[in-house]
Amino acid sequence: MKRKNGYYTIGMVAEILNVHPHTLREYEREGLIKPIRTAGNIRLYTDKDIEDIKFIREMTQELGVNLAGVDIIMRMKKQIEQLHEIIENLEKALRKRIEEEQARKSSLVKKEPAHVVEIKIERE
DNA sequence: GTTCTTACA
DNA sequence: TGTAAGAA
Repeated sequence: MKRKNGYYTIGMVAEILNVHPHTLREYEREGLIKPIRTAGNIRLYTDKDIEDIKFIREMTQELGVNLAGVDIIMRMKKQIEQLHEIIENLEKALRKRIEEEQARKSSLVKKEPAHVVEIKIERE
């Protein structure tokens, strides 16, 4: 069986991962994966879906986590990824501000002091 | 022939 | 989880 347009049918995925199509449908029913559908309601799986399914199998078979637990863990993973993005952006913004502040301070130091001129006033 | 849904052991 | 029936 070969991949078409980057998508796999449920039969292809089942063969690749050695699981029953029913199991894959069950994962979807539990909200763990969301393969897109064709106009004819046929499930189409991406490479990312396959990676997710591998992760699900690893959690359930090797660690004994049930599907509800895997669902929570996958949600947490996504949240952590989003938090990493936020932290990264904050770091960039903070570094930029610090740089600007330092540039401002150094420019003040470099300014030449104003010349003081002594003026003599002669009286009668 | 493949996939979908639903159901049952 | 595995298997099966009936429809699409």
